Amino acid sequence: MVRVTITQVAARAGVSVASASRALNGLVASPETAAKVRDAARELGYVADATAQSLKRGRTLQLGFAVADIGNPVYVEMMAAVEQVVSASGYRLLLSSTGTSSSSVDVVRDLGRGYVDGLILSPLRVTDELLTALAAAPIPFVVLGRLPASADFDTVRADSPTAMRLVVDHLVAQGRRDIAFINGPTDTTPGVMRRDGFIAAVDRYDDLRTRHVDAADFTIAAGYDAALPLLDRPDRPTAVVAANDLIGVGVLRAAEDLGLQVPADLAVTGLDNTELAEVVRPGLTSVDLGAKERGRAAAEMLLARIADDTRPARTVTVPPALVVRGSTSASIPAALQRPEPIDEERAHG
Amino acid sequence: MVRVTITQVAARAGVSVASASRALNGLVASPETAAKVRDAARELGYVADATAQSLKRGRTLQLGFAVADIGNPVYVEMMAAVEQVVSASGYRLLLSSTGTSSSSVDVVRDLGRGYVDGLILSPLRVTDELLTALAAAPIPFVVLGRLPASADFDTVRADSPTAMRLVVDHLVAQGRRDIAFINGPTDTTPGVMRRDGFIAAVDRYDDLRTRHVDAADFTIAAGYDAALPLLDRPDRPTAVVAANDLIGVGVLRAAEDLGLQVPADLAVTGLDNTELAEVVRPGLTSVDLGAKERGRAAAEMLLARIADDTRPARTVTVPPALVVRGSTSASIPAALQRPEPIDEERAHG
DNA sequence: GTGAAAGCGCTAACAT
DNA sequence: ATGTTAGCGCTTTCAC
Repeated sequence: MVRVTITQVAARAGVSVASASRALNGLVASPETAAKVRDAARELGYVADATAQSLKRGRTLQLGFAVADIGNPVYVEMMAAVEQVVSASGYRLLLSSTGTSSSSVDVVRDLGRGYVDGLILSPLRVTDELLTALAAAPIPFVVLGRLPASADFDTVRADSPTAMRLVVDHLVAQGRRDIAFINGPTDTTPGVMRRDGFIAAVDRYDDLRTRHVDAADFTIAAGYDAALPLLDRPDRPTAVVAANDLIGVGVLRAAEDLGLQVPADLAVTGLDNTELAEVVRPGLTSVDLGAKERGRAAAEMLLARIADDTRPARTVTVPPALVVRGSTSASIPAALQRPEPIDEERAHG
Repeated sequence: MVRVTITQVAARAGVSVASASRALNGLVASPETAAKVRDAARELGYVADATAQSLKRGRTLQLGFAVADIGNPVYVEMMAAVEQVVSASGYRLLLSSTGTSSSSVDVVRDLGRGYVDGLILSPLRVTDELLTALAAAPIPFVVLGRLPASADFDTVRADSPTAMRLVVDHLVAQGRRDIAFINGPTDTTPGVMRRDGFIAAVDRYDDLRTRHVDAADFTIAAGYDAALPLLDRPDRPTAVVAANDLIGVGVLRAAEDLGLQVPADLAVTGLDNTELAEVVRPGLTSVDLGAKERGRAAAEMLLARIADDTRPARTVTVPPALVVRGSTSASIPAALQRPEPIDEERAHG
């Protein structure tokens, strides 16, 4: 198929390209001209070239979403929410996976190339290098995740301290006094936030025994490996707080392999409230950190920033919600542990 | 930050924009000029504008990935594989979610706007309208999924018939003779392919009893709802073949709620071999349809097509692999297959 | 090897 | 309301 330009449309309609452009964009044009141009465009199968429009208009109608780990269910949920808002606003979504922290900086640097009008960035680690790059970013952006107080950027974040308080209070209410925290890598922002949150949460009690283990990664396998030695000893804890659901499932598996009954012998909690928490048995008590809400909020914030780049930087914090399942509470009836009735978001795509 | 153009770089280097362009792109240039230009670019923080380059070069270095349901773990896996290949080849990945079949057509039509150099499309339903739009597509594309034989397009697909044979043979080998198939919606391509595959697979035996149920959707909830009435009766089947893992997990939940032991009372299989199959208890026997391989193959095929648009259309079929877990085989160690019973007595003791 | 100039396809002044 | 013209920022002939 041959590419048809506005020049050809104009020629066929017998008007100038300017008139053709105006007619096609619904600007001033006599009804007569408008009709001729519309017909010519239709007959020729004309569609405006996006690149040329972008160059001329100075905006691409593209937004970027840079995320450390596509594949992590939490990011997938965010991405889906972002995509929805973005496409509903007439923008296209550009995805980039930034495995390492340095490539995250690369993404920000690349912003100068002008292929997106804005960026949502969810960095695993916030380095000074990244902050510097962001401060110099030539286009609007929103950061998903915690930033140092000194960084005055648009941000959407979860509330780890509250999440950890919810979890710890719940476990204490269930009579647990010996609580281990299995964290992911502490050189990541979530790792630090969740650790600090846990410490602050347990510090409000003075009759708790606590211990800390770092899993090698925020994965099931790493959670399993970290839990096994912790649980395979006489003085094992009576509860484990996992830094995310994947680690939590690893803990459940380790308990299973050691013949421990959950929750009788051991209570386990996760974080993120992914579908995984709903699906495993016993169901994994978890805290919903509002991935979907964060994605939506970030996308809307970015659009608002694009519309008005003078507004002061904002930070939105999405409140967490505890979801109790069988891994901490034997009183949850089996019937409540089955899948949520429906997920309409997905059904309607 | 102000946008710096090649004109400014050229001015600073004391050369023409043409020379600057050549130097920056590693074309002919005296070492002297090259150095001056490079220095000027660095000092000014110059990065070439992607839109202008695209317009001039006639290619955007962007590829599209259009998928019906971001959020479905299978597509996420594909997407991650696609992203890897695409970004490694210097392209950016543009994501579009095409909930309905009609928006899938819209995506193809939009190809004429020229904001991508190629498209990977994974349509849930292949309509004539879509095929027509594809036939008229102005740029290269690859379809992920089965197409009618009449459509001579580049395609990557799974092998549902073989997958179903693997599953059925396995169940028969386990002594199951009464096998129910719980499908997703049959107005989708996967729905049709999996149904036909199942029928062909069981037709090779003449001592099987089979039945068919359609779940409302390829989801856990729909699988649960479809399984419940099927299993809650004296003449329930001894095995259920689910059309994907999500439905399979729904079946496991239904069996659990009805007090059926899996696999003793009922064998269950899924399809796709997502992480879910690994994580539930008992583990869900499933067939790996090679989502990652399909994503990678599709991306590579698209790049090859872009490089040479005269090559004949190809179809790559990724072979499936059976992964046996506790939901069909009692010989899988007990610790790995038994659901955790909710033991209320223990809660007191 | 280098510079002047054309032009990718489009929009937006600016005249008329 | 319409046409002419000047670019958006870049690459690439084409002369020299």
